[in-house]
Amino acid sequence: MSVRLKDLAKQTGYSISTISRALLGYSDVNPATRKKILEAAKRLDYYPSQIAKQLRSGRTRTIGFLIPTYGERFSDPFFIELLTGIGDMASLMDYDILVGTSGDGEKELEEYRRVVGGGRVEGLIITRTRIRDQRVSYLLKTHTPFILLGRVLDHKNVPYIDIDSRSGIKILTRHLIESGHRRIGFITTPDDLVFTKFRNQGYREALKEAGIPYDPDIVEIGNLTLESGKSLGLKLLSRKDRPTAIVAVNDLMALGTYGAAQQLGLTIGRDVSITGYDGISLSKNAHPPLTTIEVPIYEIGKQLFEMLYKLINHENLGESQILLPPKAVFRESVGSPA
Amino acid sequence: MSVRLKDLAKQTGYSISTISRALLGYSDVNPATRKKILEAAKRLDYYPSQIAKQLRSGRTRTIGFLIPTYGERFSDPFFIELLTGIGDMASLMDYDILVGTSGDGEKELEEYRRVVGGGRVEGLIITRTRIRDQRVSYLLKTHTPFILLGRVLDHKNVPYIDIDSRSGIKILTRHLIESGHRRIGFITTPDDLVFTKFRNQGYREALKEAGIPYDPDIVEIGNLTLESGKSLGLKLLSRKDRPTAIVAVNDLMALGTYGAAQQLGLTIGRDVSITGYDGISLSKNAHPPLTTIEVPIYEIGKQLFEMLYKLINHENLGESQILLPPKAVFRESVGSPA
DNA sequence: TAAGATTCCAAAAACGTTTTTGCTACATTG
DNA sequence: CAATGTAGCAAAAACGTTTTTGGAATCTTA
Repeated sequence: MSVRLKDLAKQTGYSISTISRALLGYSDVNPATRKKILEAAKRLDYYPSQIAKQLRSGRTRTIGFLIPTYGERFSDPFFIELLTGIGDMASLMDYDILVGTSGDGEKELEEYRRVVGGGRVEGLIITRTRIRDQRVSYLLKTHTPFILLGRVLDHKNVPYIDIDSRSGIKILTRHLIESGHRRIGFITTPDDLVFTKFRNQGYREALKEAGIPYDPDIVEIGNLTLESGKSLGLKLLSRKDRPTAIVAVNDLMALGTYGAAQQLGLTIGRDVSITGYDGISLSKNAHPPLTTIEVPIYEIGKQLFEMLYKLINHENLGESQILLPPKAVFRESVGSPA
Repeated sequence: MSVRLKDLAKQTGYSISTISRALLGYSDVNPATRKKILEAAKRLDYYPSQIAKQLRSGRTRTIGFLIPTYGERFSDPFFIELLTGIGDMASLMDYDILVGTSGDGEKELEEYRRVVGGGRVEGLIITRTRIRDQRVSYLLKTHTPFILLGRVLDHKNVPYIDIDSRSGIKILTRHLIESGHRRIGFITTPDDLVFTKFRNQGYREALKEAGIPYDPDIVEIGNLTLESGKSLGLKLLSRKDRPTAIVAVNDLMALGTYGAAQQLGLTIGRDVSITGYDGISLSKNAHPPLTTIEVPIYEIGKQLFEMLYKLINHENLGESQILLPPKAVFRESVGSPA
């Protein structure tokens, strides 16, 4: 068993309360006594029980982060970068992170209830916001602090960081149009995800402004993974009237489309142009480098934690809804059509 | 404030202990009373304080997982897959995961002391084991249950799961040799990492068995990232006596080398052959697909948790040191030299 | 009907802290 | 020298559970 205040009390002959106050540096303990106590603590390798501290103080110094395994986005490097960003900042502020995986539907909510209702966390960071997001409703109802990565549509005044992905996809699509493309495919996901909805809008708006009709035949719906991007890419690029360019809703699917194009013997940037979204490190090092929107996800992770910290500790949040402008990087995956 | 047993007691008129026993399903409470209590609990949205439970029971039902940010392996998809594997199994067994980022040196140990000494976790999963690993020594000293992903060399009898990466790299190198390569470069990392040490051995042994002298000039040392792979790949492939094949110590660096080769106008699989290690989903979908060792990291994550669970709960662990045979997948990134 | 058994519930202790309160011994002051 | 102040420590309460112990009321049995 580990050593507790009680043991230090026995060792030194002082009372538990004096030990505690000595360790915490209160002024009503004799410097000589404190020294003895500190030495004993060091000698016996005393570390205070975080659990007891938490119960007593009512503070857990822990935030929650549930990985939405629902919908398959396992191997997305995006998440680990985000998590390290959050973690590095949390560590700086002496906070811990409780991570879980959350299913979907009622099971998802149950997971949140257990963690939040059970008082294990002081706040949460929520990713992959959905159009009607039960998590947000629940957290609002229970007055639990949270920050979203991505917006929601059915509640105003909830704090978030998001990238204006409507504009982002619009810029990319427009870039394709300006490069001469008229037949531009789109690989996306079901639009219960908020960011998908915005990206879909961006795609359609860019087309509309250029006077190009929206053609549902060259819009495919997948699940954000490399594999999905590849199979949908194959589908699109095998058409006899295949598009000369493809906008993918994220980098992973774009890189999947790379695989499809290469399998079909098409040269990317010449036979077919491709764009992505996220700016994962692979996008830069793909061949050819991928035109995409660069999202500084590690930095965003840090900022998400900072905002949550302020919210939890009732500090002034400043801007609580941060919509970052997209940063497009134009690379060789886009060229003019033949 | 959230509703506690006390509140249920007030509401229903029963005592706290009866409420507790009713909720826990003990037999010495009248079915009618239990029903009333359960209803009240539901109505008032009662969720037990996990903290109090933990303090009382001495069990936290939480394991620790510290991401080693030291040494840059941020955007490695490997880690998020591992974490989801651990998380999914933990969720099944009603365990939570405390995630932190850990620096290096004394700071790293301090992080472990805080979490372990503070009694926040019942056990840990340790990744990226190092030759002389202070974490292992500490955990042994404090009798904290843990499972390693990867072996350590200075302690026998510590439980781990590892892949025999010496054999793995050996198979890949031999495959290159059998394809006709004699000049085979190696991109690796400093060998304080255990797995690097084994992989280095595998490389050298394969060369030796084929009677090829080890040439330090074509062995480069980096840091497991895509960028590092690219710059070292450039270095190797720009030599006038450039190797006809390159063994990279992980997929990310191999894919970085892809970028280098492509930048130099070399065709992979023809002008230069490349192998990786890990089998991340990108390896399959790269162009050309990468010859590598496939590591079922999600499954390993699940198994790691299972082992840790048994260790914590004093169940029979069975085999406590699991060395999985490498599973090589031979793909088009390897061809015969010109 | 008296004695023992059973049913249902409440009181209290314990987990390990922090904080409030108070006490004793000594020093300071007029 | 009596009154007041202060320094240094200890006792006890509290956070919210679970579990142990026990007690009153009812039921069973001879």
